[in-house]
Amino acid sequence: MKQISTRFSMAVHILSLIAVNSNELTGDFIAGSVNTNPVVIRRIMGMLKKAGLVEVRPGVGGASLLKAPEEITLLDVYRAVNVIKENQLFRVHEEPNKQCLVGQNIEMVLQSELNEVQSAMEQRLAQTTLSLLTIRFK
Amino acid sequence: MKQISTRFSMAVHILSLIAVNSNELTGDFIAGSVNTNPVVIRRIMGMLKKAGLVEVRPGVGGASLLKAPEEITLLDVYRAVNVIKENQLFRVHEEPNKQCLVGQNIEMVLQSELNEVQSAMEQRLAQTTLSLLTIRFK
DNA sequence: ATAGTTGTAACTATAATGAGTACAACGGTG
DNA sequence: CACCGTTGTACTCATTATAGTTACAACTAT
Repeated sequence: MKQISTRFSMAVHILSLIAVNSNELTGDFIAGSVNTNPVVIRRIMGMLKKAGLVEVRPGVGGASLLKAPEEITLLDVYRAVNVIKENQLFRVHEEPNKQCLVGQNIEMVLQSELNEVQSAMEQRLAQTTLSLLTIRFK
Repeated sequence: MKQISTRFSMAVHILSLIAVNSNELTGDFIAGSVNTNPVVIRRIMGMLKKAGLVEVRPGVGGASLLKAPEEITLLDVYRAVNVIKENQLFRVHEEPNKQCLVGQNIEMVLQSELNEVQSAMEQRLAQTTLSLLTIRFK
């Protein structure tokens, strides 16, 4: 059973840390909280940076959000860490037999349906913001 | 980028074949339409059988649906082939540092949110029946 | 200059997948 | 009953993404 990569949950963790604490966060400290290797954190930070969600001070350390926590949704994070590309959550088997009525049609019909399924999921992701999460920490 | 297994799309293909054609379908014929190895088909058929969706005649070959195509949803198929278990679409990183406010809370807060996301997706899957798919074959 | 960072490249172990071979068990048909 | 085509499984294998790791260059304040 394949699951969606922990890159996503780690990214949310990282952003929550930055949102909650002030900016004096080094990669090593974050790695300590997430409980993984600092390089894993740097890789994810790189993706978040490329997506325009965070800003990192190289050399000296420290990161800050480039958007308000109210404006960062789980969908933004999910897209940033490249978990799943557009319309590719489901993988459809390739090259069904075109000689066959079903083989001929299944690809397009099923794919269009699965796009809607993925879209339903992503819409739900878009409803949750970073601040909605961190507000629940106690 | 990990995607959901093609077992699922193959299973939908198999069920569509059974729904559209009458019952004289051998595993080898299905394998020809799906364009894969017959053993892959037999494995998936085994899962569909265990889920109570199809009936297979061992020895002689041939399979039939145990429910009407109007009553088989994509969610049924998805569950049958064990693509993703309940609340496990997303994998959350384990053992965050409990010393830290974020590490302490992230697991539960994020998981409950992700359960809702997965649920949104599954509800959409449940809306599409096998007959809604096959009716679009032309 | 130095120390403590970030940014990457390269390598590894692990796990799920999809394909494949082999063979036992089954069930009509001649 | 003997045969043949089928299903049911147990193994094996190559491929792929992941998460972790080591190593080191580049950067920045002191």
